[in-house]
Amino acid sequence: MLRTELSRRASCSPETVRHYERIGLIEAPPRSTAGYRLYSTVHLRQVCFIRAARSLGFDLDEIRRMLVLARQPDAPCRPLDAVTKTHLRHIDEKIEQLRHLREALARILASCEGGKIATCGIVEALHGEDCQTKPNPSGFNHGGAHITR
Amino acid sequence: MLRTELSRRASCSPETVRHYERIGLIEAPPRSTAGYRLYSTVHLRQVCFIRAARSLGFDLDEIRRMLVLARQPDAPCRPLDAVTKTHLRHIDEKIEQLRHLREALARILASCEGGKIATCGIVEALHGEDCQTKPNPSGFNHGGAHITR
DNA sequence: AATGAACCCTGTAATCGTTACAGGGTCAAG
DNA sequence: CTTGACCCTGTAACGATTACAGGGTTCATT
Repeated sequence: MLRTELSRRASCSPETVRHYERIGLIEAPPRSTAGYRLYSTVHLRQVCFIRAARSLGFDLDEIRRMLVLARQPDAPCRPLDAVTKTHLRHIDEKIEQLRHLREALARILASCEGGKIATCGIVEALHGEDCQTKPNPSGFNHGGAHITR
Repeated sequence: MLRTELSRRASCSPETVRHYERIGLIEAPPRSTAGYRLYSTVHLRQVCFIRAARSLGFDLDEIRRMLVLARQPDAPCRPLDAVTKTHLRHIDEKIEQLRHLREALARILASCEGGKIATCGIVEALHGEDCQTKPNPSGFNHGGAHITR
């Protein structure tokens, strides 16, 4: 099959398929006399694998490693399991971060009372306390130009 | 103050400050005779605002709009409130997505029983069902090259 | 036979936010 | 005078994907 059909069956764009070949994630397929890429169902399975993993949030480098592992039917699948577990931990961390962030944002939002910008809690919150006019939080300027001309 | 001091007080890198100027997020400061950028505390406040908003996950385009709003003390802060609320919704959506993703991944992980790759549920799950050998999910190939030579 | 439409090829640049590099100049202290 | 820390500029890298320009090929319909 040609590139567009492969991409359609794997639910991605033709450009993405070319990209995967360019970065060596899938092998370059044979070509027709006109130079067209001729894909087999083996390629299709690989691209489907990649897309499924991408949609689960794996990055292409993780996927590259997974493909190497998945290619050997007789190898133990513990290493693949390990990659997946690590990824799951990353996702848990990301969720945790977003929760904190959500909380902070909600707090800030609550401080707005619908008045003018000048008295808005959001604006104030976003200016923080640890920057401001305090000149030199931890000494620096080790030999350098003037500080404040 | 010079760029490094500004960046240190705003907790970012000097390059980031230059970047913000380049994309017009902060105004270009006056220069010393040697061509050095000379920042005031007004710039500092702006960069702090930006960094605080970034750490809450706003993108630079949202921040650009917020800066315009925040600059007018007498304007009502409802528009700013709206931007923030929209962002909060985005975060909630992202958390929800990640939860789904986490669930899917955990299910897949559970299907691995520690045997060989050939029988591993992870590999199988990642190959999905909606690609495979089915040739033409929704008719296409409107006047084009051969489908399968 | 000619035309149009849908595909194919290539190389390159865009996106987002940030960092890094190269190849210079400036300034103060040792 | 050297060292070191900073300054300047322009440009390219990251990751994943998309977009564009400027071609060529195949097939169906006029």
